[in-house]
Amino acid sequence: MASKRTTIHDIARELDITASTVSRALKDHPRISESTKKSVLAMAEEMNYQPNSIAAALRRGTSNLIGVIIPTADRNFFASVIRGVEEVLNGTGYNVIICQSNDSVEKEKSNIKALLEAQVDGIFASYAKETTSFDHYKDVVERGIPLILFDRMQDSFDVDAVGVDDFAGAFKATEHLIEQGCKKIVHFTGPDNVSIYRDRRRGYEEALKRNQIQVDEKLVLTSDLKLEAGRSLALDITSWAEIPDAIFSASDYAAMGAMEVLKNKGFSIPDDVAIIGFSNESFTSLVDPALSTVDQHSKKMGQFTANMFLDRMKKEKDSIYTPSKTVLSPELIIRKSSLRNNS
Amino acid sequence: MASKRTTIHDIARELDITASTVSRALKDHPRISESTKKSVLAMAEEMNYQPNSIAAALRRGTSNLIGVIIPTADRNFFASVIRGVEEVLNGTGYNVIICQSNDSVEKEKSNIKALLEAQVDGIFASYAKETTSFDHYKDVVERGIPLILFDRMQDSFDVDAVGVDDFAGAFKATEHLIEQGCKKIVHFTGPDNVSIYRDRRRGYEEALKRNQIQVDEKLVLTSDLKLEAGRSLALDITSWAEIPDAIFSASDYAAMGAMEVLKNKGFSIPDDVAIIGFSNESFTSLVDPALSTVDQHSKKMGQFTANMFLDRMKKEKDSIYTPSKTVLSPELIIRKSSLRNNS
DNA sequence: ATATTCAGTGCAATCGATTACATAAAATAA
DNA sequence: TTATTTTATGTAATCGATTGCACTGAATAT
Repeated sequence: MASKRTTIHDIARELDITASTVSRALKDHPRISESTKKSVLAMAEEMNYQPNSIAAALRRGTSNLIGVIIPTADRNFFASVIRGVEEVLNGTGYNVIICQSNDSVEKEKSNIKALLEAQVDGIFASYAKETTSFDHYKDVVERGIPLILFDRMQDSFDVDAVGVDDFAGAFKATEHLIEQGCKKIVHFTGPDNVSIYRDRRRGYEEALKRNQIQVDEKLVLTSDLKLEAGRSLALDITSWAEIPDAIFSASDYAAMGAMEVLKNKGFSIPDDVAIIGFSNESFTSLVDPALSTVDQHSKKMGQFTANMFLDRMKKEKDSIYTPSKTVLSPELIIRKSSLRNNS
Repeated sequence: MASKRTTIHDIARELDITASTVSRALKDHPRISESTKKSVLAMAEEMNYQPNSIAAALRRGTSNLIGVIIPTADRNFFASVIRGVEEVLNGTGYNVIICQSNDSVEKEKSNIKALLEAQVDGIFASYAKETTSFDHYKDVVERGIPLILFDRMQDSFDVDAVGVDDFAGAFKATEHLIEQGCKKIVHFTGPDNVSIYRDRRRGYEEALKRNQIQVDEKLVLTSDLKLEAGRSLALDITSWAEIPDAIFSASDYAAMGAMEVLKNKGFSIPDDVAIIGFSNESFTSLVDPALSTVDQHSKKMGQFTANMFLDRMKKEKDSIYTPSKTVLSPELIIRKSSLRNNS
């Protein structure tokens, strides 16, 4: 069955030339005569030749593989980043290996190990929520493998990164709620070690301050921001003496869970409680009322990441490399869940 | 910067032994003395040794890479299949390369080419909607690379496959609608060359027949089943003389689009029109009314696929390989969009 | 005491493609 | 015509890990 794969040596033998000539002919080397190229190409076709990129990778020391580490693939945001990455890399000869960390540091470490063993030419990563130490990432950099962090940024070591301006996004969202007449705005936030949540919180607080609204620690609720967390936080809220008039959630999922519970409890969205999420997950436009949210240009983020890598590959040789950070400006998407009639 | 990577030769030189001994020590070969293993391991650690799996792959002829081809990563179903695959493969030493075909045959072909060049040990694929000829897949099989198709099945060539019983799922869904008192049930179907859509349609028709309901060709509407298609089909429907009392859509997205339009047009869901989708996308439980659907055990499908591959790897040597097909039984998930009060 | 087994390593080929460095033949220059 | 350049190809080393075979010295058997 599994007929031995054809190699350049097989082609060479058949044409009575050497493997090096075949190799060059296949790569369209200028020093190879047209006639030889013709016959090599023809024979390759005839023998159903498939290059062994592993052999080439070993020799050249470059695998043409890019490792991408994401917390989970079943989030629209990450899937979309990957689309962006693939669009750019498509046709450049690079292939993408995707690893999921499930937001676990251990899994993240083993992903990195696997990618390094696979000799990837670069790693794009959005680190796990659990991650607090970046030693395993520093390791990548020290090995000379280009590393680009996306989405979640950090300051503890200097590295290429692409993210959105979470501060600005949160600021816009909060200010929008204030414009709608909301005064008591709850904020759902995530683990403190994740920069995006810190930044969103800062944006939220800054918007309040700028509008002369007292920042109240008790209105900032921390959770894992999943659907279920949103539900239980909302349930808590319904037992408060004074119900807040808005929720700005750092995640669409938590916003969704909260909306579900509040609706069931008889609150009107947005008139009793206006809600706005973050990420523009695909379901946000489908639910009723449609959920306002902040779009992070996920696809564009993927494209930027990939382009940053390609740029670096070009420069690598001559210039000294300096890490750079790119920050995309997020877009506020206003839908029914935060649009009040009265305002 | 990029300090040369440590190889087994470096370790060998350091310990004044040969690379072969190092290699064996690292692989815990029984013929290597405990003391040598100890020192090799220690030195590997000290020198920050990272195995080069590309070199090993070339020598052994096996890359420990699995290629997975999916139409798109930003569909819950496929993301979930991948989770299942990874869960099983996790710890077996296999890594997963994910390629997206965007439902295009050309992209699918180039994906396969890239995976073959990367010397993957196996390919799991859900073929593109566009795909009608399977020559590029046959090619994979002829090269002796294990190929397992998942989700979308076909009969034109015999190959390992894991899918759900689309017929049964559709049958259950349709029968449920009939039980709810629906008589005029529209079916949204997809391209005829995709087996899952054919099977779902057969299930739909069979359920009607068994319940003495005339099958009406005009009630079967073909589209690409995207959100937008659902919207425009629903718009069409609202202009019909007699509005149907139910829609069974082969896709949650189209069902969602239709629900949106019908709600806006003032129809009550489910009392005027009951709706049921297919796939249990994550948004289905979030919308209002929650969308009934058919769950395809996506994660389990991924697990089955991966296990089928592992099994085959074990057997490969001795026995002759016979393709097998596994069919999972889908689960009907009844939510508000199809639950009538009157029944 | 000699023969046999075995534990522990080393030697060298190998996987397939690439590439620096020859080399031979043809073309051009002097 | 001889020298020089150019064209087209061959030679052989290389990437790093693996592995069949060979080898040495020690342990065990006869």
